[in-house]
Amino acid sequence: MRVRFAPSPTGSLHIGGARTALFNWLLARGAGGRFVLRIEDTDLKRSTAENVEQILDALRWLELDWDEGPVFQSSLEERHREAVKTLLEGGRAYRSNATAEDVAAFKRRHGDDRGFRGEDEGEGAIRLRVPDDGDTAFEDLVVGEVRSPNRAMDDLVVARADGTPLYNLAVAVDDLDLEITHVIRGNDHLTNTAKQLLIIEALGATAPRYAHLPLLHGPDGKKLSKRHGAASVQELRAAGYLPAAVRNYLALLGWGAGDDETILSTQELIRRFDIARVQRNPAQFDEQKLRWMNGRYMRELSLEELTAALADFYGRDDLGPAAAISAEKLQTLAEFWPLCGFIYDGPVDDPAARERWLGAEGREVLVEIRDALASMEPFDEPSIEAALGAVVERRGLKPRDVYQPLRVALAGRPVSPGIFETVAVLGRDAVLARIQAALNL
RNA sequence: GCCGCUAUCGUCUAGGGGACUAGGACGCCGCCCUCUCACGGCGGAAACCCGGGUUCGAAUCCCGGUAGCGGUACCA
Repeated sequence: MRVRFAPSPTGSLHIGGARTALFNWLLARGAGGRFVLRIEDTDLKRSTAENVEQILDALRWLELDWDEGPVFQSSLEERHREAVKTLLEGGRAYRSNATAEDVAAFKRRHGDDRGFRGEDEGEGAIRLRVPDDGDTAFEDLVVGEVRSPNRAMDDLVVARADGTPLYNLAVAVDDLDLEITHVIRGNDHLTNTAKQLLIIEALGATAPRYAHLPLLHGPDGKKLSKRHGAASVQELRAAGYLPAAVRNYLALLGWGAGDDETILSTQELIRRFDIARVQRNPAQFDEQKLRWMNGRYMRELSLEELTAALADFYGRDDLGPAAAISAEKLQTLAEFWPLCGFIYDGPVDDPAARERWLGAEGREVLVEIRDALASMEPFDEPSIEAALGAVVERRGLKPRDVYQPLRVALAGRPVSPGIFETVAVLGRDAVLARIQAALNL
């Protein structure tokens, strides 16, 4: 088995594209086949080195390794020219100067459901001769039988007047050349398949199997785009998601394992993925569920792994202590700093929190806490908890009325990791200094 | 317009003629846990697009309608 993923080199790897890549990869890995990368760049303008590198980088981040490529369509141009020659010589294609207007006029004469049929003019663009009778049909691995009448299809242009190939010809020839056995792509290519089948048939070759994945939509049912938040793999990465969680979530978008399992490791995904079970209707990308799933994966990370992920995300390697006390509160890597940044940067500025917790009573409590923590030994979590608990009891207050003023003094805001852990991580000097600073406000 | 694809809770889905008072997950609501926020636990509301057929029996099969999406380039 040889499958190929063929992204357009537009610079960003769209989430829908990432899912297509994932399904190709799962299929290849599950069957011990080859995963080939081909860059669709018939329109040479877009395939800049930077754009291609960004796509490859997104794939690397997702840990979808490829066995061959990237192969550039343009590098196969000689083969495309040969194919055009074969078509012309075999009488399966002809040269025509017919314009879009000519095509429209033809339809006015023969009816809207009649495809354009031209004459050989010996010059102009190269058009494939589409048969008038019969259907072009194929058994799609996802959709099932797809059948379309030949008479409704225009004689399609396969190469420009200057001989350069067009997409449908390039794809058909490349898939043949690379000996691709399974083409898995988005449903937006479904109607291209009949054209490619016609080209392959005219070339006398055998077509690969096809599987068309349902498209991905945003929360409003419209095509997924920037305005829905993250729309590309790069944005997912920047939003602090874990590759394994993204793979798990994407795999379940349009495919179900068939039972009630939701959290599936990549090994499980490979083992159980079945292209025939892929959903036929389009799915909406729901970032809330991804966040939940990412949280599950975050909590399964060891402290070492989490610290490494944070180091990679924030570019600093001193985050371990804060990671240790905040791990179960994080859904994404990006949530770490808003929650724990105060440990490194000092208390944040939150007037409402000061107003609420650092009034006269709060300050009295802080003084008592300061005195209790000042001389306590050792300065560790159990003794901190005991010391603070004693303050609660002595003053006859609810725990929160003691802990929240302290929290606001240390973090500046009413939300932080557990208070005992936070005090321990900050250390005595920093805690006493922050309490004093809060009292001096 | 024409050609094609699709249709189960708000969302992702299970369902392959009787096991369906339609199951799970996210989200939402309530309760519990609790130093905040989370995590976790328990409970709840929430769906078969509409109309015909086939059948003893339809979410499931067929047809029609409607809706959504895609394609309809000398773009990819």
